[in-house]
Parts: sequence; structure tokens; C-alpha cells
Amino acid sequence: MSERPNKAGEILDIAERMARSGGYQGFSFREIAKAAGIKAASVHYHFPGKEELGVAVARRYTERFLAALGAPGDPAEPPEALLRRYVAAYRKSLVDDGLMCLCGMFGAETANLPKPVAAEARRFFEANLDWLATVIERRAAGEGETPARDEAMQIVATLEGALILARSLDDHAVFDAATKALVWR
Amino acid sequence: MSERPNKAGEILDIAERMARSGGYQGFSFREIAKAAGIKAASVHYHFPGKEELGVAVARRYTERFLAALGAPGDPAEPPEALLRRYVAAYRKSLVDDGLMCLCGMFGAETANLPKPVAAEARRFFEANLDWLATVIERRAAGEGETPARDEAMQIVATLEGALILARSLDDHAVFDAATKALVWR
DNA sequence: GTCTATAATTTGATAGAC
DNA sequence: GTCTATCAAATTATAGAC
Repeated sequence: MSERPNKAGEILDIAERMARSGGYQGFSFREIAKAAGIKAASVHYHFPGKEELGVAVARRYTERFLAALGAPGDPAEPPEALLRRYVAAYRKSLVDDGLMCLCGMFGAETANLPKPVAAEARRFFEANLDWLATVIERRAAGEGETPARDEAMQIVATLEGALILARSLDDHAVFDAATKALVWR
Repeated sequence: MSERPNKAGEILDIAERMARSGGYQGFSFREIAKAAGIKAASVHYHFPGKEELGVAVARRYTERFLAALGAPGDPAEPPEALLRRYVAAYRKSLVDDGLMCLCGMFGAETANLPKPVAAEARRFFEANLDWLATVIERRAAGEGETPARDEAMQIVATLEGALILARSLDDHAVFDAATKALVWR
């Protein structure tokens, strides 16, 4: 979420915050408009419908998330450092933003979502698995006890679930306890 | 979900199915009524408001889930078998029911939920952690590399996240890949 | 770009008849 | 227990003025 976004960007910021708290049904044109200081009809000028807004929010979220991770094959970055950064990205979501992962929310709701929105959530996870598998393969370097992609799935699952658990129990320490085995692994 | 429930039970069944697909905003009195063959006003006879219905659904879900697990300290059950049963309970949710964990959905939405509903989701997770910690301590029997409660949190988080991931990618095999490291651990 | 006005639909809920 | 009737509010959305 940038500093002085234009109106479209501000709408995306507001919608993202609401969706990361209450899911796809957790944001409405009226509420967004109120928070943006405009009317609901004006939101439709920037985004024709809720589906398009949902897609735009998810797409921007994924791009920002991946950009923060950096290139998984960057030789200047040790794979262990990249993995720690990955876990830290989820932790930031919970502790700094006080919000869930957008695509975790959308992913849980998949069955009730417009297809294009569900597809964006899927893209998020596929990109995450690609990124993680690349890092894990660099680290493993030959020793193949567990397939890299399987370990990547376990990492993503644990992090998404740790967000839910920490929020349900209202305790950030729960996130750390649930994920600490991932780091040194 | 029982075989021939009375009307209140049937309403709970329908509401649970809808909530496990779309979360707390994923069920409405009108939709429930339609599926139950009655009118929305009649649903209010059984459950005064949505909040009470949400609480009732979550409470019944938790009780059924815990009952299926059995006693964590049962000497006739090896802790390893209990752990496998725990993982299988989540897998059944996904594969047999084709649905998410109710309290995973509610937990993700916690911030936007009526407090009594969020409290029920919390109770679910606390009971799960208690059950798991008991089993893990039995298995460990002295060797305390990781605190039992921390390992319990990792297991719950991984399973909840694996449901999200498998649904997002529309592939049951993803659940197995993401959770297979939990079983033999 | 933003507004007013408006529409169709859905939602949670209540009153009172049967 | 279930119904009809009704309600106020919210939601997504469109038309057209400014």
C-alpha cells in the first residue's frame, strides 16, 4: 500500500484491507466509497464491477508480494536467507499490517468466488510454490529426501494456517511457535 | 451431518455446509430456508438470529470433530495412530465432504465476526491443541526437542493451510504432499 | 471524476395468523 | 412449527447531470 496513491490506488488499498479482514464478501462499494471520501457510484468509474475490483486487488497483491521476495535464483542471496525472508513476509502481514494473507482468504472462499477472482488466488499460490521450489532446490543441491515442490507446499500451508491460528487465538506468538520449525529446517 | 435430522438439525447441516464453503457470510436465512423446504421466517423460530445460528453450528462442529478423534490419553491407542487419525480427519473434510474446516473459515474471518462466533472458533483450536499436545507428549516420553504445544501448533497450522492450498489449486494431492511430513515425524 | 437519483435484489429480522 | 406479510438496511449496478 503506497503513500499517496491516486484514487484508483486508494480504492485498491481500502478494498485490500477490507478483504484481508473479511474476505471477498468483506468489502463493499459503499464501504470503500465511504473510506475513500467519495460515493459508491464513483468507485464504479474506476472499477466496473466487484469481480473486476477483486481481480485487480488480488493481482496487485501478488505482484507486490513476489517483488518483496526478490529473485529466487539470485546468486548473491543464500537460499537460507531467502527462506527466512519468505517466512518474514507472512509474519509482517500478521504483525505489522494486522491482516490476513489476501489470497489465503480468497483461497478459502474459492468455491463461492467468481472464477476470475479464484483464478488469481490460484496464480498467487502457484507463483509462491515456484519461487520456493527454486530456493529449496538450490539449498538441497543433490540431497533429495523430500521433493522440493512437496516441501514448498508444506511451507506455504504452514504459513497460511499459522495466520489463521494466530488470529483465532489472538496471539502473535502462536505464529512464531507454529512456524519456527520451518526456518532452520 | 446425521441421517434424518429434525428440522433444527437439518438447518444446522445446511448452514454448516454453506459456511464451510463461503464462511460466515456464505450462508443466509433465505438460502438455508430454500434448501430446507421452509420459509426464512421459520428458520428464525429455531434460531433467533444469525449470530446464534453461527454459534450453534460451530459448537456442534467442534463437538463432532473432537468425538471422532477419541480420547488422546487412551492407552489402547498408540500416539502414532492417534496422530494419523488426526490428519485423516482433515483429509476427510476435504476429500469426502468436499468442504473446508468450519473453524478455519471462521478463524480467518475472526475480525469481522460477532464475538460469540469468533469465540467458538477459538475454542475449537484450543481444544485441538490440547488434544494434540497430549498425544505428542505421550509419544515423546521424555525427549523434549520441541515443546509439545509448539509442535501441536505446527500440525494444526499445516493442516488448515493444506486445505486452503489444495482447494485453491483444485488438487487433493496437494493436501497429501503438504502434510505427508507430519505423519512419520 | 464525481455526483444525484434510482433500481432490482438480498439480507436479517419481526408481527401475527393458522 | 410454519406461514404470509412486511420492514429497514445493505448491496451491486446503471443513467445521466455537472
